[in-house]
Amino acid sequence: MARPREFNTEDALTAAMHVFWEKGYEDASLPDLLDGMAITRGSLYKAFTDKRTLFLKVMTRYEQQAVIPAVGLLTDNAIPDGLDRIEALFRSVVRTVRDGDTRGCLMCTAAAGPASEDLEISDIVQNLLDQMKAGFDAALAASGDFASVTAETRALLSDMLVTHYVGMRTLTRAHTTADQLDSGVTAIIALLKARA
Amino acid sequence: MARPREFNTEDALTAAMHVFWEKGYEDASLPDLLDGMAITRGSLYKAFTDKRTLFLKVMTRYEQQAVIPAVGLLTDNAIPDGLDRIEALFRSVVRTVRDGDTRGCLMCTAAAGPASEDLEISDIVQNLLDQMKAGFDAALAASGDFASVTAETRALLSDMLVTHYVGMRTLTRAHTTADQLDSGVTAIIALLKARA
DNA sequence: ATAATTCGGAACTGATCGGTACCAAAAGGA
DNA sequence: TCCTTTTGGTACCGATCAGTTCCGAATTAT
Repeated sequence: MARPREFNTEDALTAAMHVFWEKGYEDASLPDLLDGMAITRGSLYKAFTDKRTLFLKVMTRYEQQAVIPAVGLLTDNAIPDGLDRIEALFRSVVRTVRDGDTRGCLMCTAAAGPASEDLEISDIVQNLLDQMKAGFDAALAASGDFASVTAETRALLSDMLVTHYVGMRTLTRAHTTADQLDSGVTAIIALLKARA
Repeated sequence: MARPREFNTEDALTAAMHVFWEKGYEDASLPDLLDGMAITRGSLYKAFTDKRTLFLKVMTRYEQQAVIPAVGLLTDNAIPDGLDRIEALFRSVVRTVRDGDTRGCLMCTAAAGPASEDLEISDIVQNLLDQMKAGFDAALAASGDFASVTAETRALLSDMLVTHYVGMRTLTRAHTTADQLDSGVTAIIALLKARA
């Protein structure tokens, strides 16, 4: 039919995700995105409609690349005790920071900024957070220490763990040290283990 | 000598604080600030140098108006047990959300946004977070349940509580319901009490 | 080869940003 | 009363924003 696209749409979307991840929705300018994606203005608008639509697509990409793996870790039977899965997730977040990645979490940054007033965006954020909560819930259910606990209690604890997760990710952007984040993880895991 | 200022500097600073609190540093435009402060461009630059300087002054105002009272609550001997003080602080945050205030925390929003890359701003944020941490630490020390605990353990728990606080404030902006935040509070307080 | 089609690239639009220059009005000191 | 000083207000500045338009170049189908 006609001239084929010179760039790979999926790769460009991934590149856009990293730009949004680092800068946040509003602070990522078109030049930032075009530079990161290595395409031009015309190509971006042809392929992704506009900046907001691009961001919506990027969020589903983030879901696949970050949220689903995290939930996967929380539900991974290779780690028999669910509490160990939770600790593994939190420690991996700390490790990310220690390796120099201070970007935090794309959805948490979007949640804090003006983008949170966009209903469609905030709905997606809520959905991703709900997935995280379900993951924590599943992990708790798979923990010997919490097997006998009621579903309501597990729900309370899941909300607490989501809050802790978001707090870590937000503090990451504030240049809080990995050591401080690690301390918080140590404390919350110890509390959960002591509870049994 | 000459014509006196027609507006009250302190009131204007407080008004600016509320604008920044709601919109965040970058998303609060000059027109937003001028409107909220009820002064004109010329007056603002005469009195506060520029937007960034205004924000720095606003942060010390926020410290006086929000952080110090919060730390005050955590160290208030009128509530004999420190754990009850921590719960009171967290519940008051939930109540704020339930009353319709979804602005969260000025320093947490600044921490998540691009302002976090401004070293002077992020240093102030860190300082305020450290004050919160010290408050939590003091509250734990004043709790019968944790009186016998080592200072190191208390430090770990304080980091955890700061993280939880920041998480709550961030989730607030993401339109998380007051009920969900309350669940997290119930869980973390229960865990702390059960530990004893 | 040629026609059809869609690409990449750049120039451009209107709006908004933070910040500055300038001015008339107002108030105090002499 | 007159002069000095600082105010509040407005017009303006260059830069940047997201988004549009247009055109030559490239590629496929015929």
